[in-house]
Amino acid sequence: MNRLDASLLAPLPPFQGLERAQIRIILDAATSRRADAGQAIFDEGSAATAFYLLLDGTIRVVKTTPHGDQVTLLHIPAGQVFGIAPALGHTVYPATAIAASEVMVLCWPVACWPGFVADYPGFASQTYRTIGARVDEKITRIVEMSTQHVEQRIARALLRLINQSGRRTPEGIEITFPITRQDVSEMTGTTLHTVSRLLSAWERDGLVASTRKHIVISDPHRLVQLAEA
Amino acid sequence: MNRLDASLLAPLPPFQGLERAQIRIILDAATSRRADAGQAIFDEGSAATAFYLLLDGTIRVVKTTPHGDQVTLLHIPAGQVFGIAPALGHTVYPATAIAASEVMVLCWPVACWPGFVADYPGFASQTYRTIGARVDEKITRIVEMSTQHVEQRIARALLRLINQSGRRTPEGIEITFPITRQDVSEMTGTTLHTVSRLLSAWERDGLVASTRKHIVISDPHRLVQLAEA
DNA sequence: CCGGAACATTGCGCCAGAACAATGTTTGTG
DNA sequence: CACAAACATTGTTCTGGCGCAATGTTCCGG
Repeated sequence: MNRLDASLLAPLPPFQGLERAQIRIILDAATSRRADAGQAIFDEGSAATAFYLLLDGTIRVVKTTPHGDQVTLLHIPAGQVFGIAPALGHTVYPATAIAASEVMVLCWPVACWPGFVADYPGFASQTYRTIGARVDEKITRIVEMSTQHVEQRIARALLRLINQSGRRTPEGIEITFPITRQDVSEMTGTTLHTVSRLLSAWERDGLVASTRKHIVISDPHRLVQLAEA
Repeated sequence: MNRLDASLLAPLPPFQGLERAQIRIILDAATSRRADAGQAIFDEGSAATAFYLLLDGTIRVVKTTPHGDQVTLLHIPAGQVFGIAPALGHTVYPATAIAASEVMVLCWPVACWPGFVADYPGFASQTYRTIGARVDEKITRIVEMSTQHVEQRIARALLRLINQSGRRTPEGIEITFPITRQDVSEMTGTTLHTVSRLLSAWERDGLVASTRKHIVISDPHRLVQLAEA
């Protein structure tokens, strides 16, 4: 295992304000792991034996129904913790974490959790803040699905993605990881057909530009208007 | 303010295993409050200055969209904490808590939170366990809305209600608080019309029996089958 | 450079469930 | 007890978006 640099962790909210030595200890307790796009980091229903930090790439959190339908619950951008089921009293992961792009993660055994919470002020509060943000997002999802039409839901899903993992380019704001129509449909509770039709229409209107597994929002402002209609 | 009995708190998960004296201190820090059905305990967007425990009755947590649509996020049965926004780093309540029936609540200023977490082992872990259960429920909601038809969603919503706040009667399992068709529609992202039609049909088939603001599940087993279809 | 797999587009028919609308029933209040 | 407000039922119409199906496009491995 290669030695990790302390500067990786120091700027991240859960570890801010910690001594160099403390970060060293945290890093030494961690295992690092690389994964290709499509690989699972952990699976729904398996014992929650570890918690994770995403160093690079994007994670997609997915749940599969008994009938085989997949639903995407959220996307996690680099720098955030994930798989923190133990923090909420879970003994198994409630969903599957899949690498949406090539990723690099750090991983600690759950046994480390109580110590982190006790020894590092801010670790617990920042982690629970992250959970709070994710709860908010789930609430938003529920409200949107209850009250809005697919067009608005898809628009909002894209806007959420570029807010979280968007990169400014001359052509607009691009989504920084590979994403298919199918993926978007699993995020919005629709079908890939409907997503494809809508993206085509938006492309004709100059709102977005997309190629295979790649979406750029050319006109975020008009997309916001659409989302609010 | 009337003196509260320590035996109210002692059996509840967050306060289990505490000394009589500790519970006394906790109770003395609390304010108690009664509210009639329909009254709000706290409002979405207002400063999160307190957290609550529901002693008796049922709380409905709802969110209202800018366009005026209401969505019910969850129901809270007696014995559970709620309004625990501070635990997730929120400074305002993300939703409104409304008394679904006549309720009795205890209420502590947020300033008490850090002390409770520090002084009473199990308080934090049990509270986060509750949050975990609610997150699970939200995840379930999202998955259901993405993959299932209204009939199944409404069936599941009713089953969830009787699991959480059901009372066995000779006629079946009844929902222990007043609930309208409109309420059910706000829980499932449909319209009261659709709910009314479905309940009528189920009543004809002997699955449920309902009167104004009151629903009894006569045949839970068949309702489960319906939910899984 | 070829062939297959993965991803994307587009047309068409259909139906679940929303929207609209009218009417009935229960309950609480003065 | 009468009246209004809240809650519920039921019929009819209409449409968003899903299911199905066929075809096109891009990518990768051999």
